[in-house]
Amino acid sequence: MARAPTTADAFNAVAEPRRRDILNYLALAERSVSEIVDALEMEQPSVSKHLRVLKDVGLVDARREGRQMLYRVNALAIRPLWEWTTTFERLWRHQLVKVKENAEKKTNL
Amino acid sequence: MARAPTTADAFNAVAEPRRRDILNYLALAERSVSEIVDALEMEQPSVSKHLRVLKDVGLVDARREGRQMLYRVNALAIRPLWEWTTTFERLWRHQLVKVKENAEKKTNL
DNA sequence: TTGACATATTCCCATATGGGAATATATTGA
DNA sequence: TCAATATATTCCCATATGGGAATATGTCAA
Repeated sequence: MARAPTTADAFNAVAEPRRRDILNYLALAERSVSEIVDALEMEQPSVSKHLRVLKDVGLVDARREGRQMLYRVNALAIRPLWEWTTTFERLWRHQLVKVKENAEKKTNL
Repeated sequence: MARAPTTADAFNAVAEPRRRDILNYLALAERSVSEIVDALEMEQPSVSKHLRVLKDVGLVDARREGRQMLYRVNALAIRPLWEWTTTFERLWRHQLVKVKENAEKKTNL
């Protein structure tokens, strides 16, 4: 078996930095493909291919307006990632407390 | 260029479901490799290889105790993923409000 | 030293990747 | 119908993958 396809789920789709760039940009507003191309300075076919992956996993929705395709984020599809990460929140808070304690110990020497 | 290596960053490392399984299990307590193997019913070499990836990106730390290697989560390394997802939190809350409104409209018909 | 246990690494392979280049498809206006 | 614009798809390729199988490395106990 090889690595899971990028379209397997949101976790895989989001592993690619350029796709996160696109999502970040779309978080501001609905945008056409060419707006994304201009804003992120990517090749048009590359943007279309990334959008295809994002759409396949439900991270974006699209609608046609004339010759343009307007894409927008489907934020609800990002929520499962957020939910997974929050299961570790208690742990990193605990780590931060310990880091702070160590810093204070050093200061009191 | 091919896909970014799984060791490129936490986003890539975490895209693999078995690695998330391992992290979930380690969230409970520090564990040896064989405990992971038994608990998750995976092959030992597979677990070692996944742990290697997780360690390379800093998602786990390890220490030796006799013949065993004890692994634990480094939750702070998960925080950047959480931070990225939270930038969309406002958006999905807004989506959920709209979903609720539509549901209420239907009820009032 | 030797054997047993615990873990890590190597080799092989089918599969998927993202970028570049070229081309196909869709929509509009003349 | 045809040309122009906007997007999508296809083909090619170097690269990395995860699993399986085999083997190497490390540590302890006798």
